[in-house]
Amino acid sequence: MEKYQFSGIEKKWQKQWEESGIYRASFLPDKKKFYVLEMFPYTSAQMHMGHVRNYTIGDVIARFFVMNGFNILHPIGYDAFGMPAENAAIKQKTHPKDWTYKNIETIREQLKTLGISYCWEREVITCDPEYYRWNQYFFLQFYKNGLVYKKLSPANWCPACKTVLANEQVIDGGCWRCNSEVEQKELSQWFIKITDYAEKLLDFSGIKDWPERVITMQKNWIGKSYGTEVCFAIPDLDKELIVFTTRPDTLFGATYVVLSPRHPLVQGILEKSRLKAEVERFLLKVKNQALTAEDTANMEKEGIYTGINAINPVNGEPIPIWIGNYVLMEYGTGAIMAVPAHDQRDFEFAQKYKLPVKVVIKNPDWSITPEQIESAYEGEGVMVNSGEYNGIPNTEFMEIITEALTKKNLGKKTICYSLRDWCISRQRYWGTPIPIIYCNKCGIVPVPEKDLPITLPYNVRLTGHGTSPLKSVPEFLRCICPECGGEAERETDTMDTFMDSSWYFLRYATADTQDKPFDKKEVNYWMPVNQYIGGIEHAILHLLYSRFFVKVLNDLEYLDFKEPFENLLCQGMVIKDGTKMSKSKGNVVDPKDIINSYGVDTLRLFILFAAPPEIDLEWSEKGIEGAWRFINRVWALNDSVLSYKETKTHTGDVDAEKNINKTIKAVTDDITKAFHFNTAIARMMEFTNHLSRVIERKECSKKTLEGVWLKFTRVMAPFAPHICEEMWRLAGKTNSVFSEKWPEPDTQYLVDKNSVIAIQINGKVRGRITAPVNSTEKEVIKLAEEEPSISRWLQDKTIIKHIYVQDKVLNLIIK
RNA sequence: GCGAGGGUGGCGGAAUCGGCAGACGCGCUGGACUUAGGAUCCAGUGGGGCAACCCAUGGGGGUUCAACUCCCCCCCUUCGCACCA
Repeated sequence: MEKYQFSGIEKKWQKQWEESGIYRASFLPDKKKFYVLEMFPYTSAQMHMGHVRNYTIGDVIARFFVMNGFNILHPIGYDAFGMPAENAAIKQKTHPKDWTYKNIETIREQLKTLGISYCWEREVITCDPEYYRWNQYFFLQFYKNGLVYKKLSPANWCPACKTVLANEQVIDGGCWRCNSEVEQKELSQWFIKITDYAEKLLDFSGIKDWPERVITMQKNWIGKSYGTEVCFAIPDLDKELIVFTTRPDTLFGATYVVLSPRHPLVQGILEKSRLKAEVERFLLKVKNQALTAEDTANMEKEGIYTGINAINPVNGEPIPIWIGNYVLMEYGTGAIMAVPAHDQRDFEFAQKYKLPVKVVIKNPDWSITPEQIESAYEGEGVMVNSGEYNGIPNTEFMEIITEALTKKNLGKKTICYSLRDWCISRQRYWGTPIPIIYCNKCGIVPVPEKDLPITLPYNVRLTGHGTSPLKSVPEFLRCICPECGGEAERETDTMDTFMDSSWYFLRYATADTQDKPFDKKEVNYWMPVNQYIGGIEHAILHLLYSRFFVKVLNDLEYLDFKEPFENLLCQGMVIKDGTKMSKSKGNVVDPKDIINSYGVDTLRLFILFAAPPEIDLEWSEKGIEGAWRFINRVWALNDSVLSYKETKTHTGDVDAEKNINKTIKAVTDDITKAFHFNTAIARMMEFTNHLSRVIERKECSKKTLEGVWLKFTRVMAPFAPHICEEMWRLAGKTNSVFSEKWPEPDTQYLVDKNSVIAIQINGKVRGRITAPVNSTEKEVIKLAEEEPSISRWLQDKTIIKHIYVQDKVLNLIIK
């Protein structure tokens, strides 16, 4: 027999599907919908097996739900803005726009060869002004509602290139291009107040099924902690210092306080300090210590005494004020009280700088003399050295002291989040221009909505030097103030690309809407996304920003729902050479070669069969042959079914029916319970193995065989759509297999007459018997005793106990 | 360091609730067909043993008639967070 000629067949159906528009989504308010979405591709990326995996998973789900009668939305688009386009442009002397659109062409072609069931009419391209104008629109809505503000914030700055660097462009503290030492420069940047939504974002009750670890990561990222703000007086300055602590019970043990180098009181302290020169030297030294996570991790804790003291509000004792490079201005109040006896970090710092240690919670195993302490005691105990409060358990004391401070107006209960506001300013060209105008007379003026979109000028010189490239484009920069009509300048920063991806799933719902970002009615119908599929690497930022966006738009009454993604499937990465497959790692495997030699259906089966979706997959082409053989076996079987000549014995009919119905049930369960496509495919393989034998032995009636095969064709269709469509038509059908209903298992074939029961002797399997289903314990024991492999064990022994699990196992305990 | 996941044949991976460990596939071995086989089909395939059997789910202990599955200790590994006061 000829091999399966995939190439012509796959192309034929791709063309036919596209022409007949079977994937076009339409708004049908009375029909139950299902929105399947895979995270859209970044246009700088090169298609690789990671993408193939992602989109294939989505496609199986979409096709499965179509066949289950849902109105499907399964869109695709491109995450098209961002730094790589700009870097490529500088390097290759092209324009980011040309480069991006060229890439989109390529990706689109590649996606089409994969035969995914996308509704292409809804394609979204984020660098299209028709898309990003709504970024600007939302920015203005957020602005109007007090959710946008501007503040000074440090950025990585290369003094040689005179440009801002992203964290990944800082290598060992140096600029990636010229290697100069990177500085921290304070820039005025735009922020969105995501912190206002910290509480709402901690509420996951609107989410149905997300991986637990993603929720945990988001919770940790938001980082809610309960604590107390305590007020320390600074008599020399006649000012007060507020510190945040989660351990107010240790307040009597505070032996110094530490300020962040960027704390607002530092300036005032310097002026009064007799150690001014030294402190200034220290500040200069720590100023450029990088802010990247990597560097902070390895950073040595350092500090300096300012020469000024603060007063501990509980006992009036003066304690020294220090400045430390490890105290973050962004968290709490930017100042801490240090309790070396009960905080390991403080303990180490105190040891280093010979600062006093004072024990205030009794460790039952230790003496309370500080000299004998080798590490901080962070556990529970009763208060000591705490004046009138001695003897109280510290857990109770937390409340007591906080109340006492509150009464004296020296402190209060408070909640801190580690979540920071979202900085959306990027000193880059290839992004959405921020719709703000600076007027000498009127100050900061938001662009009126009617003037949107503010489009990116095409003519720009990208050098990689200097600040925002848009500053050097006069026709963009110069504008008229919408308030006073005078000359003004535009904001030249562009938006973070997370802005683009925070709402693209809403745009898909009504992609052709002209006068507004989306149609409320249609968005409310399609949303939320029923099944979102993407990599775990977006567990925090993208998913959190999207949730935030939807919550704000819900508050502003644009939407009637509160969560964007009902169910989330985080598929594992495709690994090669020990690292995630990506263009930047240079380890991508282009699906093209495999498609050319084996076809798309084989590739799909192969990648789905290799592992369950959530597991990381080490790339290996071993096994592709297995998928290819399976496709060919199916093709050969189809031929055998069509040319089958019936004989008079139909003894295999029931068996064939049982097999297909059990397969239907198993595959349905595998898909709906956990998207375990690997086991679903294994079931289908078992089915074909069985059916080959049936056909070979001619045990089946033609009618049964054909019926069984048609059911199988439908079950396999979501996994291998092209070959199944072909087989469906070869069977004489005129409609698409995807307009057919997913088969339901016929329950009469799911139950067996007999079951095989394992017989254990003292817990070890010694034999098996076949007994009618639902046999009684007695009957099973009798059969077991008659079974030679079992009776051998029973000679000269007594059964002292037996355990019978219906239709599964009988355990005989003998002596 | 903290938090979460994972460790099963030569390999990828199966195993609803504690109930027959290794489904399915790759690879390998043998055979058939063939001028040929890197195609296809059939059989075998966790390790040891001629066999009866014994040993096996990272290691050690425990609970149980019964443990990959539950409990305790340890080792390894992946991911996330990392001075969050």
